[in-house]
Amino acid sequence: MLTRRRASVLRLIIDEYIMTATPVPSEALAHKYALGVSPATVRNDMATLEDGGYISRRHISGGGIPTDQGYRYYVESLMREEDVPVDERLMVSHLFFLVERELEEWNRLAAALLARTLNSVAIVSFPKAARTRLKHIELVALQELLALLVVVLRGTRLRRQLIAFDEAVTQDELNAISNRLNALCEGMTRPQIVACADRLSSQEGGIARAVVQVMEKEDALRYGELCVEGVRHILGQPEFSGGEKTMALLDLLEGGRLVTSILPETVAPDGVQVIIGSENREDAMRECSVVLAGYGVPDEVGGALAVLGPTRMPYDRAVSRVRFIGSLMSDLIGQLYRERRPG
Amino acid sequence: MLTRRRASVLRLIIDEYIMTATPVPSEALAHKYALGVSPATVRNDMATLEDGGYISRRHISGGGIPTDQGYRYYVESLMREEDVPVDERLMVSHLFFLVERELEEWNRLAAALLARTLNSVAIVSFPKAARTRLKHIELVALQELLALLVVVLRGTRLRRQLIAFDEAVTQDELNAISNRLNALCEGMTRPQIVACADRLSSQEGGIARAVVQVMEKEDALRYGELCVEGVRHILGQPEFSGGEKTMALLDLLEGGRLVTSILPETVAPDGVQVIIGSENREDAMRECSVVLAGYGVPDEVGGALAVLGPTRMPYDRAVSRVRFIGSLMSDLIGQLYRERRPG
DNA sequence: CGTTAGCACTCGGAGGTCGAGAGTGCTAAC
DNA sequence: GTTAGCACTCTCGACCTCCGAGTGCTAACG
Repeated sequence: MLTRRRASVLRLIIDEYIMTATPVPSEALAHKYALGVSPATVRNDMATLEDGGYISRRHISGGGIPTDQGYRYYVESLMREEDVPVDERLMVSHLFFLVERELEEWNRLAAALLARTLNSVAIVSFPKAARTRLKHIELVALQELLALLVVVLRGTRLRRQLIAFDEAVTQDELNAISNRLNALCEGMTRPQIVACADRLSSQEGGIARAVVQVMEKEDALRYGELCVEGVRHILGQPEFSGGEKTMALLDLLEGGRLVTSILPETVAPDGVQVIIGSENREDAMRECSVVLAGYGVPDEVGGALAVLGPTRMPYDRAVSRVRFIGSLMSDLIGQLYRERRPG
Repeated sequence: MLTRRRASVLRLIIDEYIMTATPVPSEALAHKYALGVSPATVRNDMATLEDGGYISRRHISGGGIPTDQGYRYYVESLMREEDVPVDERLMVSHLFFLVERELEEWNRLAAALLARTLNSVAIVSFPKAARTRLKHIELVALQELLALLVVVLRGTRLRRQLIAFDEAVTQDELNAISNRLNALCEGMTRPQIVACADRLSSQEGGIARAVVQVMEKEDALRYGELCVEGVRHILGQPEFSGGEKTMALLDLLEGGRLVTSILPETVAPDGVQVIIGSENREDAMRECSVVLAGYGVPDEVGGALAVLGPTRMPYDRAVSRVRFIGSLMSDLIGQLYRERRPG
């Protein structure tokens, strides 16, 4: 446990380092902020902090740099989560209101907002249902032997797939098939549809199997499709101005390995998690921190949103923004999911 | 017009520079390739090329570097488009075959393949119909006052939108509405539906207007959604290892300004275009080249695919790959669009 | 006239030195 | 526990020098 003043010193070092990205000297602290003590005292405190592993120095006569442990302590004990200013709240709510009808836009908006306000990379996953349930199917004739299968899953997820037939079918026939399947399978989970498929004609059974395939693919994913925004920002950060590390990071961000390497196994909705530097699984992320939260309706549907930046990240702002936008998304999704269950 | 040997020298300089990214000295050329003349002669030729504006030198005693004009001459007159090797053709065709049923995957695959084989950024637009025509609509009840409108446009494009009602509606009522609208409006363009909407009940008219809105948004776009892949590769290029230029470029790539700033107004299907360095509209692209082609069915549906790299780009490989994958995509799309018109 | 050999010249970049300045650790006093 | 003073360390930028690559020029040759 740190004394009150040492904690302040650590906090100031972190605040200062986050702003300037340069090692923080003792004198700047004693001078700039009214600590009421002399630089020498601050130096002593800094020596203690260094012994405790909260800060390090690049060279003997360089200022203090927070370590991952220092940031961790800051996030746990020192940081006061910044309130999202009213005008920002209003602005964001308004923007979401504008795209309320456009499901695709929610995530893009969330990602764009996070990326811009925090000058970082933002990753937002499309919502994904815990148990995929069929909502509706639709068959559209394209050619004599080719049709488009549109599958609407619970929670408004949409999938499409081409279906080839052995013999010509008309749109009327397709309508008949889809009506029958809809009547039979609405609200069913994958295993239920599989069981059901046995009792169908071969043609209908074929469609049902295609539907099951679509749902299978959906179930296999841990997260919905990801929306990544703001990659340009990390290049602006001095620690990533170029070189190996940056390449490795971009590899991660682009290669679709995000899910396996950055996002955790599961995300609890509404709790904001912070992963700092070396706490990350990937080597390439060792100088990055991730602030993430889940959103959605527990046990029903959910997704994750995350902000990725250098460890030198304004955690107070990041946490509050991620929390805010996460709860906004939860509300939006919640509206869709409380379907026909008044209350 | 260049003499035969000078053209060869230019070609060799470009080939060499593309490989090594370092200025090409006269001796390397005379020595490495069997030109049959002495370095001094090559030097004279290089002086002529420099006067003609085909190459430049970074400093007085540095080797030759191709200019944009040099690359242009190379692309027009010197380059032999590399044949895509048989095994690569097979591999690519096979990969497309694997995702034939998954419309979303076509573009992603195309972009991923281009990016990987050419070590560049690849941009592929989703196909977009020249004239948006309604294919089918679908209404799915979500809550008492909320429904999901699914719009299938000609060419298998899918859009969705939330619809709020003033009073409760059942799924049966929604089915009735969608059946009526489908019967009435299938295959119609936007103005036709607008005209049609007057003759409808207020409820049906509301849905029709929503459909029109969706189509409007679709018509407003010049290209379909873009799929960008391989951004990491440009960071690997020595000319973009970091700094201002790279930031500016990433800004362009991410900001959705691709369409306005990189892709041209229109793309003719099947013709491969090359835009070199300063020929680009954007300043940030002054050290980049773009190789692009259209794909699709003329006057029906189309999109574009492009490869973006440093001006020091293997044009011969890029042009052939873009052409190859473009024609593959055209074939795939063509199959969908020859709907119910045998022949 | 095109080509070649020889040679002096130029220029960039690596490596080294130097000095200034920042910021510390230590010590001794309060 | 806090403070002042001071010597010490280390980085960083400026400056320099030198090396060598690669050229341009000139003069000779077929």
